[in-house]
Amino acid sequence: MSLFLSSYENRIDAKGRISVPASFRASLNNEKFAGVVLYRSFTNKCIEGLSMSRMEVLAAATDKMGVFDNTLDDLSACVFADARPLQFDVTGRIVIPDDLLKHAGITDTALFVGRGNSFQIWNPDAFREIQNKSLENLRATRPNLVI
Amino acid sequence: MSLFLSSYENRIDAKGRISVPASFRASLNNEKFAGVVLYRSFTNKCIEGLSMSRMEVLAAATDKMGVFDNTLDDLSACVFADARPLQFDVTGRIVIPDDLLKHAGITDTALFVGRGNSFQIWNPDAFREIQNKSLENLRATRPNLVI
DNA sequence: TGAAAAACCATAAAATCCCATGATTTGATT
DNA sequence: AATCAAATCATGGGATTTTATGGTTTTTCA
Repeated sequence: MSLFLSSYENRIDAKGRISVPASFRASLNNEKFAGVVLYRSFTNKCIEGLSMSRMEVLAAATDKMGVFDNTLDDLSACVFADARPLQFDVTGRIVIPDDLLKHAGITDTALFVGRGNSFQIWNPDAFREIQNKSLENLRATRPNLVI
Repeated sequence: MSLFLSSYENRIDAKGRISVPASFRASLNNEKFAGVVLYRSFTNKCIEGLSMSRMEVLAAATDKMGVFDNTLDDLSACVFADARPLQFDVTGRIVIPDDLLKHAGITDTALFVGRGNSFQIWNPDAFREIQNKSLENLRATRPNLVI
């Protein structure tokens, strides 16, 4: 699997459709499911996105926890129950459900933000604001990134 | 087998019929049994749902517990004995038995909730309530969710 | 024979498919 | 390096299909 990198700002048309950036689609082009899985981030005012195969890995992991495990409930309720599988149309567009858009405060324009193995979808202005804060944090803390 | 993802709110008609969400049916469309298996959840006020083949997997898993295990009796009594195989009609509807509906507090509207390899059927309001609680739990405990 | 269940038919709204277009990028050729 | 042709991409709109849901008729079976 290739990485989701860079950011792309695209528009939502009258039917609610939006193009997934071509480079993101390229990262997914040997997936069984030709599309993405989206769900509301529970930490940020944004939408989380990943591939179906990654979702399947998560499902397999929950199986190992035991079918009747209690801690499973919270995760299932917030991830599987919330996750929307969205198939690309011929031109690589998806329709993001209204509740997801609302959660992220997105109206007519959305920013696809690469995160390596996953990506996020933001209201462009909201992301720039967060990004500035992150920059300040990094400057202040000077984290030690060990590779 | 594909995953059960997202949530769908459907109505129960005068004859007790309700549409199983198309995307759930799609997850089942290469199953031998064209339908679902339902039983009363013993952890929540809801109905548990899965495919027939997954039920077989569950049966196989109980075999590993040993034939004379006590918990096996309990499981048999509450899962296998309670399980109802329900076949789809032509348009993908099922009739959920009354005792299951009663157990979940469902009257005219039901929420199909994806859980990855299985799903649940809830009273919509009841689910939203526990989903909010789950969200709070996740935020508080910050589980190590590596997706 | 009468009630319940199953099969059949109909429909409006929503989702999806299909085709078109202008802008931009890429690539080739000189 | 410059120019032109071809491909790619984001975006737009009409046509078609799917889906959830309702009602009617037929079958089953007690």
